[in-house]
Amino acid sequence: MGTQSLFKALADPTRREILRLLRKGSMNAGELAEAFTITKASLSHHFNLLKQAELVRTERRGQQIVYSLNTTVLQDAAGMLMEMIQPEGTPNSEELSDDV
Amino acid sequence: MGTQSLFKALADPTRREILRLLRKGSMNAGELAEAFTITKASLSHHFNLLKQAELVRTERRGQQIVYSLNTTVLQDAAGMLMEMIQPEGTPNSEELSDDV
DNA sequence: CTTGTATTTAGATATTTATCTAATTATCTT
DNA sequence: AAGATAATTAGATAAATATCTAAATACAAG
Repeated sequence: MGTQSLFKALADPTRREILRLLRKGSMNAGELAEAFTITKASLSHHFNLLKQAELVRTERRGQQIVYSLNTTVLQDAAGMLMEMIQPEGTPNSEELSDDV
Repeated sequence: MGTQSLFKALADPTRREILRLLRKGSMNAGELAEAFTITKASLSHHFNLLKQAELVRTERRGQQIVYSLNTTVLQDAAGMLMEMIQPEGTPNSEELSDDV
């Protein structure tokens, strides 16, 4: 929900690792938990922040909750970083001119 | 200095705004300070984190300290986000196979 | 060499955050 | 319905962070 929650979510190494694990496909909370040493409760907290940032989507499948990557939001984040270098919007005359 | 300091640096809205301001060219600490309501001391703290992450470079010019954007590191960050979607490296057999 | 200006550093504080254990909710299975 | 399993929520705590005021450093200019 917004730029701030997005970058906050990306600031934690555990959460970035969760996203990397989801690259190859959906995983449920238990499967994800196997990749970490922290408790499932702590992981659940991370899942919440990732959900708030809409970096992951969830779907209940019986007893399990399946997490999958929302690639669109990751792309948006990458785009925002690139825009911090040079704006995408209407270029001004200096930027357009061919001569030095 | 590392992926962690990079994403941590990007997690704060004030720091992202500093980077945006530097898009169009170098600015000294005082000029940057005019764009914010927080104290110069607090801003200096943000400058430190941006320097640690190598997102900005500094150069003393008389009494002033001039900050400029290190676009390479921002590009790297964007690249890392894109790699979280699909790996750049050698694809494995599953990913390559045409059949389901 | 003293005074003024620009910036950073030091030290303190309030808030946020990551983590844990224990309890709760939701679902499945018998 | 009862028990087992998967996951989340609640509540507590320690560590990290953003901010402030006050002091220190670096340079410039008289």
